[in-house]
Amino acid sequence: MSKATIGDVAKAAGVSKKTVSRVLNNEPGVRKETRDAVTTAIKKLDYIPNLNARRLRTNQSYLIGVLYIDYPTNFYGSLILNGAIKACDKLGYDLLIRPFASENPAGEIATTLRHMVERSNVDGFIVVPPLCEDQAVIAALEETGTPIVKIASLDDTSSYCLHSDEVEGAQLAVEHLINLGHSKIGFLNYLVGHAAGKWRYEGYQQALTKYGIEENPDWVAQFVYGENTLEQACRKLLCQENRPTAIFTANDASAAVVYRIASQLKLRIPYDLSVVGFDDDPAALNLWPPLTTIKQPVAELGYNAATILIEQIIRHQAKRELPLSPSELVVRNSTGPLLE
Amino acid sequence: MSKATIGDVAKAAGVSKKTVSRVLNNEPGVRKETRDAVTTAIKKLDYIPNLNARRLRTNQSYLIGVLYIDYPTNFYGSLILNGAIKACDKLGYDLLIRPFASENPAGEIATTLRHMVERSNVDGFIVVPPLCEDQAVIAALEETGTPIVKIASLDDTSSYCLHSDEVEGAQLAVEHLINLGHSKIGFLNYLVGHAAGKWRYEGYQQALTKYGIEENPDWVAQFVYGENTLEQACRKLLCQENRPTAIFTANDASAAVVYRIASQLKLRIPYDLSVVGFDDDPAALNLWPPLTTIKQPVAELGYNAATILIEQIIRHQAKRELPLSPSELVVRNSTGPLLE
DNA sequence: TTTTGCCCTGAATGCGCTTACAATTGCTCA
DNA sequence: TGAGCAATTGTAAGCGCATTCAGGGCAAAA
Repeated sequence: MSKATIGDVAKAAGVSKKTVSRVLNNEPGVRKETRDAVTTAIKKLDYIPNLNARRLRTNQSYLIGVLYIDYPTNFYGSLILNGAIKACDKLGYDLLIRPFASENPAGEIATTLRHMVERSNVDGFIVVPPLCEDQAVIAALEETGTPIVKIASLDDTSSYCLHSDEVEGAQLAVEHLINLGHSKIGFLNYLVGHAAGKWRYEGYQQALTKYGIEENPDWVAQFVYGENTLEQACRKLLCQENRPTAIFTANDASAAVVYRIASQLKLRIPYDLSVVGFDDDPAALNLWPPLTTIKQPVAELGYNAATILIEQIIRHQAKRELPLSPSELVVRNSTGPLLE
Repeated sequence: MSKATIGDVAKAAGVSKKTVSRVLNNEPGVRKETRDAVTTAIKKLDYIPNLNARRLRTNQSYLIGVLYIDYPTNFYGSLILNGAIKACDKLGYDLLIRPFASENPAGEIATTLRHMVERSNVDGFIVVPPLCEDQAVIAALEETGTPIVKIASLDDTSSYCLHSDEVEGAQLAVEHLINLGHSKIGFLNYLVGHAAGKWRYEGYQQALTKYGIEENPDWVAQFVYGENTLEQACRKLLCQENRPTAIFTANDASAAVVYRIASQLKLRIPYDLSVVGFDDDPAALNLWPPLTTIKQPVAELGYNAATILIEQIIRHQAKRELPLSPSELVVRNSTGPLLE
């Protein structure tokens, strides 16, 4: 029964409404005894502040929008969501999600965003890749004047950006292969245009450099357009005379294609070919043998994004360090020692 | 600039605030000319009603909660979401999502739900399977007195329930196999406990009956506990002397296991074994050969659920028929004619 | 004692909207 | 022509909160 109002609490505690309000909002200038009396009254009456009244008065919605492209199975986005929800719960906010179909024209997206700001009064946005690389969307967003936090974006000039250490993650993957004895290591990148693709390629290169292995352009394939080019890229890597003995793919979805092509070429994983993916995508759970991959703290990223958006950008509170777990190598059965 | 208030519009149109309000809310009793004048003024001033003021005044939040279990890759839930969002856009509502981890105790869920009702003032809930079969959750939900719509639930006694024609979908799948010449058709059900599992099994049986084929209990495997029992069930089907020549699985995830076991047993799909899945799960896109499966109008279900919840249950408007597309057979390459 | 200043508290106001209810208009019909 | 009624429009109040500003209390300084 959330029927009690702030006035009832005030009466029960023998103070004014304003004092109750001060206690509720953790404002200073209330004696401890007074504060305790108010707290007791709140508990006794089961009082819950009326969010809608507060919304009207403060002209805030206590709502955060999350924008993402709704790929058939966007586990990345849903992890971000889970983390962001946890943060919102803690800070008294709610989440308004807004998935866009990948073929949505930027103009339509802009209209929707304006709508979210003007009608739902969203206080801020979290933008998930690859949407955060879309200049038109970001421009539309900035035009609304609403604070935003981008996740894993290359362009961190105009707004707050968060990302995990993708370079390190990729290094981890490649070093794992090197430690198994591989030196002919291929790279299959399907994320060109994403910040992630760039960073993961960097990690690949840095790992090679670290161990004094020279990058062989024949073993690197990066493609963008259409599904079948991914397959072609994969064939290019595997059908050459001097083929790599191990392949690092920029995401688990590409690893699935590697599995398929390898099987067609009668290459057994991991005996003839080791494969490391990236993302720890649950969709890869169907793969056999189970895929060795890199797992990132995506939910934490969502948590941090929401926290920073609310605490620092909306409420202008002091910055504080938010922890972020390192990327992690998940060794399963798709990688094995180099056999001679 | 959503700075204009209802008073500004009233002044511009030369009427009272109340009349503007009437126009906004589509209330009767306004002459057409007056209505037009108001509409014009609204357009001219770029007026957008302040949702928070309306919320306070009407004691509604215009927020719908969507509850679902957050499996690693819950494409079903996200399709529901997409449909529901579309409906909400149309009706002026917003969606508050609430994914639960599958291991969440019902008590915690109940607390969260109460919180959603008391703090966020959610006007209604959409409950996605398998959460809608959880008695404790439904009880907690009903205790809050908030309207709910369940999707694909067996228990439609206490609240509104929606579902697609799962029985027909399953029939479609099995008939497809029969038409290809198969009569030794296995059924692998991993959804026991879900309404879906029950219905899909019914469809399997009805299709067999329709073509005068007797059900062979050795070819039916239904399991619930733990991952490996699924594998065992699958082995049971495929390792027997007189094994089925085709298998219908109650979802695409199980089909992936069939693929794996078949490959281990050197059974080639579709030559030695035809496989039909159910759901058109995008995670199955990795499977090779591409999986023949049943596609259901899940997004429509979400759309209808939100529409019914808002129009009929919350606003008590008159019922109207909402269209729902039939289930659809998607033929790909995992099914082929019976070879002798 | 009075004064100064600070900390704490309270009364009054209004955010923008909807809702009862009151008032007006326009029309019909005797 | 004016009563009578329905259709249309207006008025005033207040939803529950935060905010402004004025006031009361108390300690240290004069």
